[in-house]
Amino acid sequence: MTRIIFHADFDYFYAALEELRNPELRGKPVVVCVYSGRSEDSGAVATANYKARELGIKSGMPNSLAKKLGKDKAVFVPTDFNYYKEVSSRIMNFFREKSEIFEQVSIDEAYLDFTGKIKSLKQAEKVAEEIKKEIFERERITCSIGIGPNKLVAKMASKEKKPDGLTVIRPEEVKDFLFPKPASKLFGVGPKSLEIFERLGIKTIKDLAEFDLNILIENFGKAKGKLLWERANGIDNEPVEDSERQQASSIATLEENTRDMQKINKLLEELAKEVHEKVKKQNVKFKTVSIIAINKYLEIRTRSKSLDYFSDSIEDIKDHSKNLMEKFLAENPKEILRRCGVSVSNFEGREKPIGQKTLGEF
DNA sequence: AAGCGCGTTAGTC
DNA sequence: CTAACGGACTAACGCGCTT
Repeated sequence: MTRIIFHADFDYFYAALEELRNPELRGKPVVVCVYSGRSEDSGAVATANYKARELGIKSGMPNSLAKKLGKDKAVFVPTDFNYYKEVSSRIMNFFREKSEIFEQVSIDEAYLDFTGKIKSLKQAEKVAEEIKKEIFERERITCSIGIGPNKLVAKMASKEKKPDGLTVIRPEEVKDFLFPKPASKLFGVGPKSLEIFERLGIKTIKDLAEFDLNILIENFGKAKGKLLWERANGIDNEPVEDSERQQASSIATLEENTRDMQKINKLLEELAKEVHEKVKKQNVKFKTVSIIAINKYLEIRTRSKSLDYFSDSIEDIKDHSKNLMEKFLAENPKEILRRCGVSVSNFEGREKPIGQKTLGEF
C-alpha cells in the first residue's frame, strides 16, 4: 500500500514569531539566541531568519561569531520558549484535527498520514495548500510541506523548497530526488557517519544506495548499516504515530569551567529540581537517572543508573545525579566541565514501541 | 539463540 | 590570527544475563 505522508516544517519558527510580535524586526536580520549566562554573548544561535542567513548566520553557531557576522545590521533576541510552545500547540492541534494519524516531532515539525483520507497526489497537493493557507490565516506563520510515500521522503521533500514551499515526490520519482544529493544531506547522517563515508569513498546518496550492504554493516553495525542503506534507497516503513515522551532533562552551563564538586553539586541540585518539576507536570515515574557532562572541549559524556523501582522523588534525582557525577570525576581525573545536565528516563508503562524491525536475510 | 535491561554514543532541531 | 559554542530530545549500539 503506497502511503501519502506529509511532513510540515514551520519556517525559521522562533525568528518568525519574534518578527510577528515585534513588527520593528520585520525586514531586518533577526537572530534568536540561547544565552548560557556565562558572559555577555556566550551561547548559541537557535534560529536565524532568512535575512540573517544571508549574512552567513546559522543555527548552532556561537553567538559571538553570529555577532561578528551580523555586525550592527542584525537584531539579537533571547529565546522565549513559552511563547513558541503556545503558538506551536495551537498549530499542532489543528494538524491533529486535519488527520487523526499525526505525529509531532518537535516544536516546529510534524508528520501527517493522509493515506486513508486522500485518493491522489493531486488532491494531496490541494490539501497541503489549504493547510498552509489556514495556518497563515490563523497564526501569520508560513510553513514548508513535503509529501512523499514515507516519512523519510516527506522529510527530505519539505527541505527542498523553503520558505513557504510545497514539494511532492511521487513514488517513481524517489530515486531521482534522493540520488544526486550529497550523502551528508541524508537524514541520520552526521559527522561520525561522514567520516566513515569518506573512508569508503561514498559521496552521494546514490553511492550509498549502491554500496555493498555487508560492508556497510561491517562499518556501522547491523541495524545502522541497514538503516542507512534503506534510507539511501528511499525505503522507510516507519509508521506515523503519536509517541509519548521517553525522557525529561535539564542542562545548564557552569559559571566557569571546573571539576569542583561543590560548584557542580550546586548546579546539579537546581537541575534536579527542574527535572522533578517536569516529572510532576507529566505525571510519570522514572526508573533511570542520568547525568550529562560536557567538558571544555565540548565533548559529551553521560553516566546513568537504573533503580530497581519506579520513582518520582526529587531526592532520588538529586542523590543519584550527585553520586554519578562524583564517580565520573573520580574515574576521569582530567575532565574539566563546562556544562552539566540531569535526565530521567525509562518511564513507567512506556515500553519502547520499537522492535518490529525484522532484519531478513541478505 | 533470542530477547531484555543497562549504560553509552550519534544525531536532529 | 584563530576560536569562539545551547538545550532538549530520540534512536541505536554493545554487552552481559536470562530464558
